[in-house]
Amino acid sequence: MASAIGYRGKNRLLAALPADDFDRYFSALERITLTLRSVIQGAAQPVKHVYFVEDGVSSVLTIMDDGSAVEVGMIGSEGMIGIAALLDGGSAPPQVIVQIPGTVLRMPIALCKCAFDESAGVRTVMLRFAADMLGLSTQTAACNRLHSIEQRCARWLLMAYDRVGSETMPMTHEFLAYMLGVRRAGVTTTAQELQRSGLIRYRQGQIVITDLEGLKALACECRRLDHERLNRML
Amino acid sequence: MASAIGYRGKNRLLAALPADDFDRYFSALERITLTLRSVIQGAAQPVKHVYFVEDGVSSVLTIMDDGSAVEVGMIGSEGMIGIAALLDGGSAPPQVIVQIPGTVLRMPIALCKCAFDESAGVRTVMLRFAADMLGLSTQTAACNRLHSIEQRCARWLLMAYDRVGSETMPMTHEFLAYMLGVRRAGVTTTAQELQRSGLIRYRQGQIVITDLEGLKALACECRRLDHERLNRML
DNA sequence: TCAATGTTGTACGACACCGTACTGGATCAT
DNA sequence: ATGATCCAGTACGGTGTCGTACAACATTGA
Repeated sequence: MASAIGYRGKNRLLAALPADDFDRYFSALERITLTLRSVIQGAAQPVKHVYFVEDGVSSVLTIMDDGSAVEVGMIGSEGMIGIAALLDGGSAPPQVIVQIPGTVLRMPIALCKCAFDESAGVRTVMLRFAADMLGLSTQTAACNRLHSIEQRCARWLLMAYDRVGSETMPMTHEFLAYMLGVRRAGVTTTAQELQRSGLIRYRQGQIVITDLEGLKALACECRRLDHERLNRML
Repeated sequence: MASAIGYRGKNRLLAALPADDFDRYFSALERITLTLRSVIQGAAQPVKHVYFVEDGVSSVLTIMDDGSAVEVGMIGSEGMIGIAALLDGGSAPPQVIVQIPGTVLRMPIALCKCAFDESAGVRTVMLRFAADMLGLSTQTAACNRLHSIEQRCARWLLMAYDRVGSETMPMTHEFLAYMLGVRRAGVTTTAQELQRSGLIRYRQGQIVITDLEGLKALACECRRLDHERLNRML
């Protein structure tokens, strides 16, 4: 038999797949560059693809009738976009939006579903990620109820950092407020405090983490649990 | 071949299984009666069983280091307890606690995992439920951030009602507060308003819904979405 | 270079909810 | 029956966040 080639890129799910499964099912992957704040999934459009993130970070949002929104999940190279559709084609897809630009590998969802159905190895990897997302969203549900803007803001920055590995990220107060489900003015006030404390620096549309440890100390325990989950995906 | 018998009880997951899959894999089910407020899963103990709910309601909680807690999922006869362990044995089990007493069918998790791995029919049913729980927890994450105690309180009562089919339920203000992640005094105030409005009645440790439609009108949209998800599980 | 647009700074009254604490009534166990 | 325990009623100062609004600054495009 031909020796398996497998996947050598950055996505942890694809990397965790048995090489021969990868060769057999994932040859149709197409590399796409995602631009800042573009919407991958959402609203009315049916979901046609799943996306394996190589670089950058995307957020999963729950949006209410009045347009208010809250982030309920964050996905970097440890995961994929479209896991819900993989589990159950009938559920409405949540909105997914690009936070930090990067590249993803895209494939038709039907093909991925087929690999998922046929290969136990594929299932193991993707179900682990599904459990991960479930854990993240339950943690976020509690965090949103129990922790302050400051704590959650610090958590958000660290979660993004943990996924992208860079202290600098493109992010406005406005958009961060949208993610956290709070007022933009609330984020501005909080960001000022963080900056005064020397934990971050920011200017128009960009935030830089300058004191990682200090930020960790300020963030709620939810960030630590997220970090442990992330490590478990390696 | 012998004709399949299948399952004729109230649990919707078991009922949705192909009859021959049920006969083959689910013969070891053991009926258990759960008592009010007992803890099914949680904390340190490893999870040994999965539970298919026939009657009653259980809640999934996220608990913080300081002991504060928030409900992140609710499970009635439409579902099962232990789905996370089924998806990924490595994740820490969340706490699950009995809200409304009832009976469940229990089986060793390893056996269920085996059925899940071997039968596509079993997977379809259980993954649909997993997607359901993911949807519920993401909705709850947003709800916890965006909606008032009154709205969430009404939502909670209706979610329990939708699962158990009874207007009367054993519940103290203290415990409801624990579920919603708010003060007990806050629930008392809210419950008083609901009672004055004629939507509920309550006395020591018991709440009765007296105006279903009125309560629906008061609850946030999250309850409607939960109701639609529930219907989809039939 | 100038206007348009996007981003951040700031202010202020309103209010939902918190933390805490104490009371009285209901229920339970012996 | 009677303590002990659980549950609900109530109060009050404190505060985190809201809603809104406007101004100042940075960036972009023509």
